[in-house]
Amino acid sequence: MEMSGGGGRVVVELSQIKDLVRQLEGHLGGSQTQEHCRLLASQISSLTERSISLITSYCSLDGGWKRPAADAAAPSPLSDASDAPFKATKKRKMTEKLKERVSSAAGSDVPADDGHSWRKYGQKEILGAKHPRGYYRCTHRHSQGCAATKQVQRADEDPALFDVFYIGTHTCVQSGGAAAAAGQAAAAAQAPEHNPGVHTLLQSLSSSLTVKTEGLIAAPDQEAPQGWAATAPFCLSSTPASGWCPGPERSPFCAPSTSENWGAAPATSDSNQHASCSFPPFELIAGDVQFEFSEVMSALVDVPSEFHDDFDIASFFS
DNA sequence: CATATTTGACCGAC
DNA sequence: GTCGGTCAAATATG
Repeated sequence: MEMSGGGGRVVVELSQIKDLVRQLEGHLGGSQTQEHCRLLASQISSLTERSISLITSYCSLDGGWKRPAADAAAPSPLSDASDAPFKATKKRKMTEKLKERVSSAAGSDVPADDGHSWRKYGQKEILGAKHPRGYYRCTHRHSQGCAATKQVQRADEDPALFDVFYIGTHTCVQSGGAAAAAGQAAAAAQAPEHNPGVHTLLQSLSSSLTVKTEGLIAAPDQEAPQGWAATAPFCLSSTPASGWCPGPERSPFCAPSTSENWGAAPATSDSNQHASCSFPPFELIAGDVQFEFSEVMSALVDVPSEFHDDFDIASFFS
């Protein structure tokens, strides 16, 4: 497999993403049409997707990433998929998880709404964690047999942050919600210069985006599309290039819908702040490694181009 | 009343 | 036995 090649491509593509973000940023106060902004957003989306696919396939190459001590006590069941994806130890059904670190906005106790309707079905104290973990499943589990679940846990280090694990894919068709999100996205596009949501988006993408990987995917068949389709955790409201973000479905990065509860913490009034388009900082987990997107970005930009092909992405995380 | 949340019990994997 | 995930009855909320 193409280890260094993958890393190089990631570098290039992430750099492109950054450029696109800058362009989009520049257009916010400018005279560009919303079409142009959408196009840029679309490009950002597909590039990001591809980069993440590369990263995750890279991560799944076993040993490519360091293993933080954090997992020493409990080796991640998700990280060893390189040898046998669904091996004998059918431990907790080797599901793909995507971890996202969501900041609660403005000191709120609630992570931003991810656009789906969730119903809490449990909460557990987790060994070694300061805060309990909340278990959520899709509201349409019974009506539509949607199997998507998520787990929400307040970060130890920073109570303002939440770690959210998305497990499984939404098979439900959200009635009002998707339309609402589309409307919100459209609204955001219509008045970008007056829409803090768009700025939030951009800031998230270009600076506060936190990417973290850990034991994710390890798609048996090298490429990630399927793995990502199964989790499909984020897309930028634009049409996904490869169709992994199914139709009306929305992602954690899409605008929140109505007033769905969001988590263990009691809902406060801040949900309105994100009514347009909120892209909270997030992190990906795919191989027990975490890294700040902004760090990667700035570092990547500094990497001499002749370095790209040999670029060892793991060096960022050590 | 319907729907959502809480919380202890339960279960399977280690 | 412990632990993490889920179930389901009780409770809360609108």
